[in-house]
Amino acid sequence: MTQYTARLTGAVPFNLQETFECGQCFRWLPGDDGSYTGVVGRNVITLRTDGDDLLVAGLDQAEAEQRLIPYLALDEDYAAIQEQFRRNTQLAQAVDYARGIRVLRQDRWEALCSFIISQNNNIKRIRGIVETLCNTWGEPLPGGRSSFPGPEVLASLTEEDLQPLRSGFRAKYILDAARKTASGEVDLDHVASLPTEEAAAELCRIRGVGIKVAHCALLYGFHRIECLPVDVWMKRVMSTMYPQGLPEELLPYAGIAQQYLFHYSRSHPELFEA
DNA sequence: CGCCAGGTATGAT
DNA sequence: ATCATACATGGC
Repeated sequence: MTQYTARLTGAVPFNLQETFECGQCFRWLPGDDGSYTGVVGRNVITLRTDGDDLLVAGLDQAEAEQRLIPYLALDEDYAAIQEQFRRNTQLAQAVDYARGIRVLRQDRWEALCSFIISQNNNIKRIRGIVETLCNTWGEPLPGGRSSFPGPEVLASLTEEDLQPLRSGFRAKYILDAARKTASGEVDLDHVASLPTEEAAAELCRIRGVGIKVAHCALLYGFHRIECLPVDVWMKRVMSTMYPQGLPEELLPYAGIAQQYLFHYSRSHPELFEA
């Protein structure tokens, strides 16, 4: 029986399933009662909806507010963002399909590393590889979960060491990212201070990080909500819905628009045929 | 079995 | 600059 120890009030709009299963994160698992359990830093956290509130297990009230309000983007004005999005007919459909999506503020390194693994891969297998990565090199946490291993831990490994991960050609990319990040050759704090375009260029110095992975890392790990990752699904969306590109007034929130569109297109593949 | 997956690096036009 | 292809592995 889960003991909920904190409550976040007024989490609207917010939906756990839509937020955790829309493809932005890979480590939140559904319970049998509508709850979700995941790892934030060194904490195993369970969340459950109670009306307009979120019940939190794994943190006390002060920690929950301090850590989860930013993590869950509860400080972002989604009412205003959605109101803007609804003025666009195409986007309105996607928003109405999953009104409870929020783009999370994840850990920078975790987002970068996870989306390196994501390239030319399917989400089911990404989840498996990330979980194995954590269980093998992260620190054990309650409930059989593990922390996401820091770059300094992975930096000392070899491709051979990573073989059990079954990450294929991405292994060398993971190691290059770990080494450059751990050494400060690519300094994520510095990246965070750069203008978006320069930040992306800096991340692209890592082997296996191209513009799409860089934009994912920036959007999900640095909360640069103007970043628009374009993968195979978004290519279909853009060509069928926005052949002229996203309307200019949406560009400041392109990353969030992308999240609704990405989720909608994956759920309605027939609408976006080649 | 064959095609595809939240792409990128590399080498050829 | 733009375009094709290889890349590891496994889901479906």
